[in-house]
Amino acid sequence: MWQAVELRELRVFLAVAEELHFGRAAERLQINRSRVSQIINGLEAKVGGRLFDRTSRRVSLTPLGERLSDRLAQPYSQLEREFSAVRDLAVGVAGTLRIGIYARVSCGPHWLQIVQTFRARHPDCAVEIVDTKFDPNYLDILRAGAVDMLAVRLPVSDADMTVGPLLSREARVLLVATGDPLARRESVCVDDCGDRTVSDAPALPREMIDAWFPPVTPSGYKLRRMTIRSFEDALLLVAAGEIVHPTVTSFLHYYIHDGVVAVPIRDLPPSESALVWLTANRSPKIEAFARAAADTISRATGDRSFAAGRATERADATPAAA
Amino acid sequence: MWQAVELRELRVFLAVAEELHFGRAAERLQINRSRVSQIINGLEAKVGGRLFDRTSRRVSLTPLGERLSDRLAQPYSQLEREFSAVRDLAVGVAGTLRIGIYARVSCGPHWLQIVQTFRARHPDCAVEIVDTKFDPNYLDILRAGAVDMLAVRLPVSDADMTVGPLLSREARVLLVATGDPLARRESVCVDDCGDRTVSDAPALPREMIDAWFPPVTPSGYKLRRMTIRSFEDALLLVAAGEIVHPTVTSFLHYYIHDGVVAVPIRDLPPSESALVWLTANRSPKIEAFARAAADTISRATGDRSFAAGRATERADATPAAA
DNA sequence: ACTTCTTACGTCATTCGTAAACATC
DNA sequence: GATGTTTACGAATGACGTAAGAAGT
Repeated sequence: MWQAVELRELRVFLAVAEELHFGRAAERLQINRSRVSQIINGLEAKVGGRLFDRTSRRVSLTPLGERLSDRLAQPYSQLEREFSAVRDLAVGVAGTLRIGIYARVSCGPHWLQIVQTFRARHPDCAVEIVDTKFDPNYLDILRAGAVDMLAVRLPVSDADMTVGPLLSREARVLLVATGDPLARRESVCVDDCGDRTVSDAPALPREMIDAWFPPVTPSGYKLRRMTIRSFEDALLLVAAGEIVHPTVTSFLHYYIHDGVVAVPIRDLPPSESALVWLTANRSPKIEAFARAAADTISRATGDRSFAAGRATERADATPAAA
Repeated sequence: MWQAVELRELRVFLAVAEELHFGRAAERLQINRSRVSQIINGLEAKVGGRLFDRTSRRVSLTPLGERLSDRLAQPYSQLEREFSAVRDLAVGVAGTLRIGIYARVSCGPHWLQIVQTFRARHPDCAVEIVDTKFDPNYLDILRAGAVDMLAVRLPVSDADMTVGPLLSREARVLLVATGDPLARRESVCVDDCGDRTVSDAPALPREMIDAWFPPVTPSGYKLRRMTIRSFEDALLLVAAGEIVHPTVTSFLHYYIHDGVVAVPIRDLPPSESALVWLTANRSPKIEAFARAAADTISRATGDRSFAAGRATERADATPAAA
């Protein structure tokens, strides 16, 4: 009989048919360029005709390839969908997954995309997003079981917690009033805040606050601090020139306020946020969401070490061993 | 990410789900029993749960397996259908395939099934069945291009012809009148016809007639022969006691007549019929039909050497080399 | 000259069949 | 003990990546 088709070939074929570019398809499929070429050649041999007209400069579908891609795309995706639905069923990705977000910025720039990816992959599993309050024991909502995962700013060093995929890694900025002399600077350093009042979040664990902004400047100034009650509150005070507010670049994507300018802080390392969960609570649902996050971010940024690195290290490695 | 499913696994899974028997599934898929076991185990690992409840005595689908098979069967078969349709398009299995049949008996017992298999596999290719006439140069309709293939009794030794898959191999019988003393025999031999008139087909090549029934008996009798004009004609003459008619066992499945009895002939080898085509005319259409025949017959008889043997030897081996 | 697809080739993982073990009736 | 599934293991096939080649702009 003929040689049977395999899904591997269809995956590659459909990817190339979409991208019309062997290199991009290879990248998307996380395989080698030459492999794409080989697989397409093999598929063409099985079909018995060319599927792509290609020079080294341009790739296009032949009528045959067009037809194949038209007719195959739907049953193929149905097959994958049904299969992953059954896998979810077997493995327990259903019901509701509750995710706490500590602050909008800690969700990172791809949050929406991550949630959409998860929803598409696991239609039987609802996602519930819960805003959490400032709380020195903010991780307790995980321990109490009020949420399954938490999007939170690092560092998190509690021994009973697993730190999953990174959600963001952002440069630090200082929000200052437009009229502030610092507003005209290219960048500032922590010492520049020595004679100003710095915002202070209420009721957060010391560890996190100190990592966020040092309590004492490099030159030894002990900073004055003012507790804020909300980010809107902070913005008002900044605009009024009463405080400066250290944050990350994307902050101003979510909160808009006149009279406030962001100036890069050059002597603070980038700040990271990540998904965190109670190690003891590890479940297929949690793993699936962590995977969706890692995949989405690595695809969006093209950088694998960024998101997948930490996620696979800690979250994915263990189930394989079990 | 997870490990990707492959069609190989789905094929095996669906086969086992239908048969509910690893051994039969293996047979149907032409693979080893243990391979079925391994593949199912692998698939279960990928799914994350058992798909079959199985003891060494009984195999049944788990609810999970049931759902998987329900949901997957349709898109899977659609995938295969679309793919083979495109393959046909590429390779040229479309239009009309004309097949001549020399006599109903030479089509063999699975003819209908063969044609149905071909039609199912190649819906875009029409099949036209043509009855051919007795003719000493009966292969000329192939040479003239009036038909693409011919179902005909062997031997065929013309150098420009390819003998494809066998359609039948049947024991020889002699049709005699009910009243004939031979009718009461368990079996007869050629010599028993020495004092009778034997039917003779009109205008057939000597080679074929002699292979069909020897012109001279083993003991040296030269047989009297009477030319018949049709099989119905022959049956009438047999019933009337005027001739005896050598044929094959299945003859009486197609032609029914009172007063005629079939008695096995013990000293003639089984007679074979096969598909034949002009070697120079080899085409995807012809190959596809030959394959449909070989597959159908090997499946129906369970005997691979019977049909596939000769077909693959001659018809399938060459395209691979080309 | 540069980008992009293809071919050649070596390495490694998977697949497959044989044979023996194991389980169930 | 017969029937049927699983495990162990060695051989062969096929998958994959690297690096060099070819072809087009």
